[in-house]
Amino acid sequence: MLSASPRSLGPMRTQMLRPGGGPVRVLVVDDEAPLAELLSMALRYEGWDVRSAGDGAGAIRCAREFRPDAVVLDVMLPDMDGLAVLGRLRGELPDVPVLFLTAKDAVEDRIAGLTAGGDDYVTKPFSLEEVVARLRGLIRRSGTAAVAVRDESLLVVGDLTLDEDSHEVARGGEGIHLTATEFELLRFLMRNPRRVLSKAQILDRVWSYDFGGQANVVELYISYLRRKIDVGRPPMIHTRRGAGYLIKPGG
Amino acid sequence: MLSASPRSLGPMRTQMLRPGGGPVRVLVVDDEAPLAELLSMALRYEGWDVRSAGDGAGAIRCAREFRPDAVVLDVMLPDMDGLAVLGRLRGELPDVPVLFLTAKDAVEDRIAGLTAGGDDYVTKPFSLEEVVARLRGLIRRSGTAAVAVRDESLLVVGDLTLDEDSHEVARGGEGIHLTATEFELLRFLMRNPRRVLSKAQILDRVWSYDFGGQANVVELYISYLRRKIDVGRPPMIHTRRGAGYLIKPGG
DNA sequence: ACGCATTCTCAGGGGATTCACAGGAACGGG
DNA sequence: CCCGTTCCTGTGAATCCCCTGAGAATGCGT
Repeated sequence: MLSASPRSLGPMRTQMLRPGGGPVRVLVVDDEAPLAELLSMALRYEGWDVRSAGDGAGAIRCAREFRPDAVVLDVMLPDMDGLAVLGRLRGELPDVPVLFLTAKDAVEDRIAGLTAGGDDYVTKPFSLEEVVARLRGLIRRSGTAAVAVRDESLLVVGDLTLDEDSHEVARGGEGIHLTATEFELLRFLMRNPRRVLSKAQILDRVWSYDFGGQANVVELYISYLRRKIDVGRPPMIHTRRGAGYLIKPGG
Repeated sequence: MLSASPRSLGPMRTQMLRPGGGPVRVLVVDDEAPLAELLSMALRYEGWDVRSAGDGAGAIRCAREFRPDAVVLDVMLPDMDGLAVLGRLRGELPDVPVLFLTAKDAVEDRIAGLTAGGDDYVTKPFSLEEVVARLRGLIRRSGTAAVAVRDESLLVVGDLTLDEDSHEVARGGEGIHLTATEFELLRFLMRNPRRVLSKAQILDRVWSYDFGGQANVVELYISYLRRKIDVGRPPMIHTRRGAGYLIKPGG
C-alpha cells in the first residue's frame, strides 16, 4: 500500500529496502504517546514502515508479528525495564538492532551494558535528524536490511563532502572541523540539495523537539557554517530572503 | 479523461488525480467559518474535492468517512489542540499529509514537532497562492495521490522557467533574481498561462487575505517583473486593458 | 577545579523589500 | 482630435529580514 515512497524531502534519494523488496520495518516503543507519534511520523517520512507500542508487553507482541528490521526503544517503560524488554526482544529477534532512548541523567553504565551488542542510543531531548541518522546507521550496519544501499554514508554536493559515519567534512579535499550542531545542520542541508528549507523546517528537524529559544539560532549557525565552508570560495549556501536557505554546487 | 477536468483556471494544466481516477480529496479544518469558506473555494478552484469541519471532533468524523488525500488543519481549535487532532487523524489515516495553519505570534514551541513528519505549515495571514502551492507540494510528495504528476516542481512557459523547489527562475537559461512577492506573482501567472487574470484575482491570490493597501501594488509588481524578465526580449507579460494581465510565450 | 569548546541570547546595523503617492504616458471612445 | 480612464513607473519612506559581534551560560575533558 505504501508502494510509493512517502518521503517528501530529497526525492532522488536512494530508498532503503529490505531483502524481500519492501520498505524497512521499524518498531517504536515509547509510553509518551505524543513523542511516539512524532517519531513515527519522522520515520515514515524516511519511507519506512513504522509501528509503535506503548509498553514492553505491547512491544514484544508487536515484534513477534511485525518482525521489524530495527527497534527504537525507550528504556523507561511503565511495565518493565529496558533490560527486560531487550532480553525478550532478542528472544524473538536475535539480531535486530536497537536504538535506545534515554533521559540525559540516566546512569551511564546501564546504557553501556545495553548497547554492548553494537546498538546505539540517543538522549532525550533529541533532534529528529539525529535519531534518523543513528537509525539509518544501525540498519545499514546490521546488514539484515539495507539492500539497495550504495555508499550511503557519504553525502556529496559539488566539492563538498560529508561522511555520516566518520563525521568528516571536507571541501575540495581539505578537511573542515564542525561542531555537533553545525554538522547536523549541514547534513540536513546536504540531504536536501537545491531545495529551499525554511528556518522553521530547519528548526524542527535539527534542533531538539523541545527547543524553545529564539528562531535566529538558525541564522547564527548558517553564519558559522558559511565561515567554515564558504570562505573565499564560490558560496554554496544561499539565502532566499523571505523563504529560507538552500545548498547547491556553485554554478 | 483530463478533458473532464472541473478546473476553471488553466485548462491545459495537468490535473492531480488519485489512484482511482477521481479528483484529489482535501479536508479543511478551521473554526473561523469565513476563512474555511475562502480556503474551500480556493481549493475547489484547483479542481479538488473539498470538505470542511469546524472543530476537532468534526474533523475526525469527516476523516473517517471522507478519507481525504490531504488535510488543512488550524492548530487552534475550540475543542482540542492541534497535537490531539493530529494524533486522532493519524489513527484514521496514518499517511495523510497535513498542512497546518498557525498564527504568526503563536507559541512557536508547540509548532515545533508538529511538522516533523514531512508535513508543512503556513502562518496566518497567508496568501491563497502559498497555501495551494504548499498543499500541491505535500500531495505530490506523499505519493498516495498524485498520479498525473510529471516533473511537477518545474513550471515552464516558453523559455521562462520557475522551479518551485529551489525558487530559481531563469529566462533563456539566464538566472534571474526575484524577491519573495515577485516570485509568488510570477508563479501565479505561470500556473495560468495564456489566461487573463484580473488585478482583483491576483490581489486575492498572491497577497494575504487581510491585505488592506492600494490596489495598484499589482501594477507595481507587474512593472518590477517586466524589468526582470521582459527586458530587451520579446515580452511575455501582456496587459489586457480593462481586464487584467496574462503571460504567454512570445509569438 | 580549571580551561577550553560549544551553544545560545541579545542587540546593533545594513541592506533588501514592500508599499504609498503622484506625475506622466498610453489607450480608447466619442 | 479631445478627454477621461487606465496603466506605468520614479521617488522615497517605513519596515522587515538577515548578518554578525560580544558575551553569558553551559557542557566537557583533563
